[in-house]
Amino acid sequence: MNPSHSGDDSDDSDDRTAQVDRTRTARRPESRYGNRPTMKDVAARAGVGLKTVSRVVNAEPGVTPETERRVREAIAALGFRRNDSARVLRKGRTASIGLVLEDLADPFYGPLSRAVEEVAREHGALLINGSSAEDPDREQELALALCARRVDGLVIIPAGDDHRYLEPEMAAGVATVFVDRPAGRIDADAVLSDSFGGARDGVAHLVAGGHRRIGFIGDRPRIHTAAERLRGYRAAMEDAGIPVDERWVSLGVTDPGRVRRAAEEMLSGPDPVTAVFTGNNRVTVTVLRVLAELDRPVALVGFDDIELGDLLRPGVTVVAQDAALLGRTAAERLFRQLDGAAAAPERIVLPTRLIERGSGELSPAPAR
Amino acid sequence: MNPSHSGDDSDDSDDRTAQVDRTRTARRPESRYGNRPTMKDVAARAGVGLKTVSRVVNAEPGVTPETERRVREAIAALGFRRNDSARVLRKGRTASIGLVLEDLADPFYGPLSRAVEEVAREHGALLINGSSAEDPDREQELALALCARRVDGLVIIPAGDDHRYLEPEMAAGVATVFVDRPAGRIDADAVLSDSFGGARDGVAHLVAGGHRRIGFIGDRPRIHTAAERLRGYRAAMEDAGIPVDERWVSLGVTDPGRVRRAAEEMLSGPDPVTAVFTGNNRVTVTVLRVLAELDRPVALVGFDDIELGDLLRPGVTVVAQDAALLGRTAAERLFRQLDGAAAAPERIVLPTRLIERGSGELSPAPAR
DNA sequence: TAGGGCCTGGACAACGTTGTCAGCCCCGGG
DNA sequence: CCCGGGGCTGACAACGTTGTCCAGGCCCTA
Repeated sequence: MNPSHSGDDSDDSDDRTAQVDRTRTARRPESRYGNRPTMKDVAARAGVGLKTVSRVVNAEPGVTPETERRVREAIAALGFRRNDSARVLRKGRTASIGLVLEDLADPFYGPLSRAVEEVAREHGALLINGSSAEDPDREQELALALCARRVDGLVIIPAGDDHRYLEPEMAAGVATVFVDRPAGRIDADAVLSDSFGGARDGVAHLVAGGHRRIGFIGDRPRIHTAAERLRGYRAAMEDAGIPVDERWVSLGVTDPGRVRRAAEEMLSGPDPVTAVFTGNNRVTVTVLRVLAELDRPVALVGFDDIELGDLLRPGVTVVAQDAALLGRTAAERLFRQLDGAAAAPERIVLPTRLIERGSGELSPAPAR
Repeated sequence: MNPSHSGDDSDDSDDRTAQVDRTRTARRPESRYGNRPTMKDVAARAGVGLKTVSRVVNAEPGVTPETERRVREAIAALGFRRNDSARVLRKGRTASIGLVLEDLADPFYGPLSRAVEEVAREHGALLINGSSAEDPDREQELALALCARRVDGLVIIPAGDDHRYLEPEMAAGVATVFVDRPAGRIDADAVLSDSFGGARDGVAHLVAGGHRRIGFIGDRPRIHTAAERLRGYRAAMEDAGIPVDERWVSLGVTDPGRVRRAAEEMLSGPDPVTAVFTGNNRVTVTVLRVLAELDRPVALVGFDDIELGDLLRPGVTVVAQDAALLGRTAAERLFRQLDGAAAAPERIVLPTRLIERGSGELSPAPAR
């Protein structure tokens, strides 16, 4: 009667195991799931076989309405809920995918994660999320932990540049798609934004506005997107026939304090830059703060859109990438892999969009 | 030799199971995990017992260095990775917690989720994330799916107001903490921001600035925080002896279009409001856009901080809540429950902070 | 040299579910 | 009356791991 039988289950209706010496058997480790009822319990209570309960729970055909009613009644009375851990073990698919990203708190990754989740949901899967904090070791630790959980697939925004550690996993059938940055030293699907083209367009836009001394502040070039954006900057400058003064270029700074110093540096001195191209949303925000304190207008184009960018005066001109589309594309590709439609690894590049709002259209200060 | 043996495992070194008639046995469902090696495979290859492999993998004592070396070698050669699904089934703890929130793409929830993840990580747990999209059914579906996965605990930002569906789960030992909004119709831990006090302070701030006609735009009062903030608004008005004209109050609008219309409405007519209090970050952003198009200054205080709020002119005065602290507090409470230090359900209320940046300090337009 | 303890390793039974297969019952047809 | 067949059911063996317990082998002491 008592749903939460605590000690030995020397209950009735258990005549099969009665002959087994239960005292020698393994004791329950700690408290388990608080002794949740199992299908066996439900079966006993409903007076049916274990498998019949399974059939009801999984809506398999071949159960009399009357039997089904009894089973459902027992399920409700006991508060039974199927243990998906056991189900997973038996079936081999976990119906969950992992997402390793850099920092969920970054406004760029929120929408991306949400998009991945939405696609997962469409496929009946749950999403396990982990932040690498831009630390390659942590990325690996996370990704492998997810593999140990036997997620069906992984969406990874890489922090490191060597992903050979994933080779055994991928060979074993873990679908894998990289987003935002490509995989390092392995061949894998990747969904990227056109960092190079976007940055080139953004810088070209500044050039077209009459600027020649243009600064670039970006992340460590070890990060693929950062390197590509830098390359785009250089390409645009070269296209315009402007030799780059290396004092205009600041790389690898990422925390607000150092970005601020870098910006202030290239904005002071005898020949300050008249425009700045910023390599990602965090840098853009910091530079905006620096520019706000300045008494002269300095043009700015940033990579990544930023919220409220349209409300600032001037509005912030950006090279926008669609984080949600990035996530959605990657997740869809992942599930295509899982559905067996596995083509050769591919690199999908999504276009960026230049949004003119004012800050990128400021003219350079009159010469001298 | 070949790590990925594909067909039947009629390999060598499998003399124990050789006597079993494998033809009658269940066929492998589909492809499983792409036939990953198991501890048994490792044991066979290393020439040791199954349990010895387990001991090595779990760093249990009682294995000779030499034996351990052989086992590790076999693990590396086979590309073995422990199947945590099976482990979970056996051990009863999944070392994962679930987080049900409204929308990961909302800048308020990103940091919250990250904070929860960080605490989970400190406790060696992974985080499974789900967005309810503010739909009670979806919240329930998600929460129960997580329970079926046997997450050790749940952090829930409720969308619905009846959580009795969780009672069996909680009784069965699923640790549960509600965040941002309290649970409905059950007794459970909750970590909240002081919505009432924050809103009252914010509105009082406007009153102190000389405003009397103050608008309030908030979410559906069915949502606890929205109701509390409305209550704070009314309390502040009453404290100031200002009777509230119901045309100043707009509830339940949440999409930008309708917020815009509501704002425009209370800002037009013969006796427009001179100040607006907005009930959450999304409303604030929309109202900011409306105010930007206006030719006269209107004071604004918003609940929730918004990024770049300091860079707008005027800066946006807000009642800020600490999303990360909210998440961290909730997660810590969750793990305290899991550690058995389960006190009676408690409601923890975190203070809010009024940040003056200009928009809330604008004077009302000179009368008439 | 015998006895007792420690160390190492392995057999075995769980954990809770699902796939397979073999019964049982009942019906209809020969 | 018997047999075949079709619904329903339930027994049973996996899935891959860990807890328990026992069997040796070794070393140390008496």
